[in-house]
Amino acid sequence: MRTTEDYKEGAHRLKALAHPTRLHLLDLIRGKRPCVKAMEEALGLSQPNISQHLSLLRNTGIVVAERNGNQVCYRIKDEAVLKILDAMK
Amino acid sequence: MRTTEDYKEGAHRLKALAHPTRLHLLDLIRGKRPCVKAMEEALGLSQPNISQHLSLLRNTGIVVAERNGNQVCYRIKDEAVLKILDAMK
DNA sequence: TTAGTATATTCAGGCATTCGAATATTCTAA
DNA sequence: TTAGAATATTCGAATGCCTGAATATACTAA
Repeated sequence: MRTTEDYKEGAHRLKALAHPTRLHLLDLIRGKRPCVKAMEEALGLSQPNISQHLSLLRNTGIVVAERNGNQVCYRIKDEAVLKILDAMK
Repeated sequence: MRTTEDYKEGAHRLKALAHPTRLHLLDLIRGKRPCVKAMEEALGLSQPNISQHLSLLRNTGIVVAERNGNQVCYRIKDEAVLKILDAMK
């Protein structure tokens, strides 16, 4: 039996995943460990928009950023979300 | 490689799960096949609020309702969401 | 039919998300 | 130190989500 707090936290994590752009970003990130520019080109969206979504994923603890000189690369931090991503078909 | 439409659809499904009340309801529904009254008492929320969340789960194709005389019982329709629920620890 | 129980829907206000536009920051190279 | 590339942040408008309140519907029992 789960507690109310569990459900709140689970919902919070799911909400962070529940956007087409973020799902796409996570697919890219889990494969390579791309920098923002690469993701921007892959998705064809504006740089600020990509950065906003990455910021949300960072703040939820799902990914982490690593600066390499001029650019910033992302990788999965919370490996548990991979299970969720795999679970959805 | 997934298509944009895949991501949109996946996000839509995740969004339907991404609420503490709905996660709790789904836990109840997957166990027994409770009627609304039972869920209302289990969660301690108002009947209209419960019905609203159930309505959303119905419209997303995640659960189905079955009327038994006076009352309406729910069960899981989209078995795939069980994998997602299990995946989140 | 009427009363009562169980469930669903609608509506309105408040709060959260999303995106584009503008701007800020951080680094490299010259 | 200045210019330029890469990334991040902030702001405002539009849209969407959530809830309570009120009401509607469906069924049962008398």
